Amino acid sequence: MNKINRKLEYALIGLKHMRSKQPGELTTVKEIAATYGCPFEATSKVMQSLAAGGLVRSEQGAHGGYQLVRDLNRLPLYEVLEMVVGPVEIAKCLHQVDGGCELRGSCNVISPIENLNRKLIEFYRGLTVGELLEGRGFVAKPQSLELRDLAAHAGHELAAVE
Amino acid sequence: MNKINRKLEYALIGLKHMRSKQPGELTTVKEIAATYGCPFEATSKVMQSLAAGGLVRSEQGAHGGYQLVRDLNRLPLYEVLEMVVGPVEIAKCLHQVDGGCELRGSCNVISPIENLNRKLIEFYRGLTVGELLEGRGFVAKPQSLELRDLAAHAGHELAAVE
DNA sequence: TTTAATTACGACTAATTTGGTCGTAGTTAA
DNA sequence: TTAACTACGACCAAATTAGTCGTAATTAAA
Ligand code: SF4
Ligand code: SF4
Repeated sequence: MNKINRKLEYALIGLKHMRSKQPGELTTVKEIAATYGCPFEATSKVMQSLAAGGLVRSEQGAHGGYQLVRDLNRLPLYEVLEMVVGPVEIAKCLHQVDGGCELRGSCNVISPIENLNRKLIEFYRGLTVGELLEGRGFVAKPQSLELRDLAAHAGHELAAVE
Repeated sequence: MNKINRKLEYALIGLKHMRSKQPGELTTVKEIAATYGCPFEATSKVMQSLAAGGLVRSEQGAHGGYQLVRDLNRLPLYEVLEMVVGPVEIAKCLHQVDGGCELRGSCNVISPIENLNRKLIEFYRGLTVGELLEGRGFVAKPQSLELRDLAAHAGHELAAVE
């Protein structure tokens, strides 16, 4: 439940791998697939999406490969999501390319859903890939105490933070 | 892509419907299904999950039904999610009850994924159902979690602009 | 005490989405 | 020419999600 798309994982795996390369140094899909065990073709497609999105540059032919062309610290996760799985549209009635939802017209939560969609996009836009990749462990946020209170009030434990 | 679970929508539909009832007034699944066109059985199951989670109380038998027993303004969306689709675990390696992920061991993004998982949970915990349901159009400046919590602790309700 | 309206719930099927593979073509250095 | 790559559409397989069915339990009212 609540799983993210596998493509996003392959994208992050590749991005993290490429991040440690010298500028100009290329990375092949074969290399990524061999190093991390992810399926070649699937990973290849993901890299192609990233290339289409301008996040990486591809060089074809023998000794070809990919290289990062953007600063991951300034790259919102939302953009990666968009490149590999498309825009965040959490319900059928938002952008009804496929006919939309049959409940539309009687539905009472369209606005709330639009609301949530917008907030989620905000969330993903406010989170950089660099931040995600290097942040090991817990980052103390000014929100922590309040969250703790809220969670406690709701009768939940806070997840243990390493 | 990026769709949320349909169960969550049915939950929100039901919750929003019940919110306008008087205390003690019951709502039947039949009523919800008829009003909004959602499938009876599916909606029924969702309501049962909400009842199991203590969000609503059920009354059985003829003239039975459900009623809200918690203040939606203090209810993090995360709890509803948990009740209807289980805990937020965005990747297979986070809850290895089902064997986990085959990439584990060679994977270089486990920490980042754990990170994202935690941030998403924070996001859903910091968003109340009331907040979500109220805003029809745009909320110009979403009130910060800190302020909301201060208000809650001070015993004030959120301004329910309807 | 019967009936009708309701919740409760497990098992099942259908539909959709996701994940992964294959085949083939294009590009380029050696 | 060949080998090592990227590019990409079509396809198949697996997993998840969505919805249905059958049946039981509960309760108010006839
Ligand atoms: S919000 Fe209402 S109309 Fe839009 S998809 Fe969900 S149920 Fe259908
Ligand atoms: S983070 Fe790595 S190990 Fe965990 S599920 Fe994703 S790919 Fe598998």
